[in-house]
Amino acid sequence: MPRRREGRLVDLEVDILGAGIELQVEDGDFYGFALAKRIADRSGASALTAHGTLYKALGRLAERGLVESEWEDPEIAAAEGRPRRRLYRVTGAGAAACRAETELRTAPVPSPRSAFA
Amino acid sequence: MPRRREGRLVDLEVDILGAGIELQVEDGDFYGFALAKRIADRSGASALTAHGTLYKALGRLAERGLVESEWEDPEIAAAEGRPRRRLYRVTGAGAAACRAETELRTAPVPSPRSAFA
DNA sequence: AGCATATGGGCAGATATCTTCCTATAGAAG
DNA sequence: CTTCTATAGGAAGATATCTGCCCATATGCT
Repeated sequence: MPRRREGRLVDLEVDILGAGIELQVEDGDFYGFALAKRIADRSGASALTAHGTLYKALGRLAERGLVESEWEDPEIAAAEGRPRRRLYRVTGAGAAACRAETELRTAPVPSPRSAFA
Repeated sequence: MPRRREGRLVDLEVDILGAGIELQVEDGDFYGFALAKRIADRSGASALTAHGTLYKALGRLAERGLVESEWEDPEIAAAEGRPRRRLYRVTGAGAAACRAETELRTAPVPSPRSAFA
């Protein structure tokens, strides 16, 4: 992919913010693995078999302040007998960016050319 | 495999106790993953690709009291940024059983038939 | 219009442990 | 000596996160 256009989001990032918001209204926060499942469900197909892509995208969003994260208390993971999770929350800026991106896509400024189509 | 002969050890169990003893003189204890690597190194070949087998064998040895285990402090695993380990130690009984098994194998009682071979 | 390149995305694998399902066989029983 | 079966072992996958490598391409620039 090319240089990112300032302030825009790629498909996966939109999916993450969307699914993330869904999950966090249910549980208060969300984590990568659950997110992957949710996104896979939404997209119907079995997208995201490679989770590396997802975690990299989450990292990008974190750097931009669109999500924030903290490690789960290790004792909780231990008590539940599973690996530790990194808990994410979509920030206000993240929710806004998601809305903005969706608008830009659903109501795109038609290119001048289309007038002659 | 058949019913286990009372008090005997299968190959994998001998390997575990042997490699386990090696590792625990170095570090005081050992864990499944390190054990798998050590055993693979010893056997030259890439045995034990499926780790399930190893963990089951460790469970058997634990039930028989030949190894003892405890979970690593979750904070340590968290601090080192990796999954939590279950730490094992070969018990005195384990070391003895390993020696006994080895003897039974290296100096087998010859079957009566061999006198006529 | 066309080229260069930054960047996202997929694949693969490391780190750890455990479960479930299936298969093959060694030892017990007849 | 043959038949039965308990049990070990392998394959696969769930649970979580992260890193490195490589490739395709949309953008930005000329």
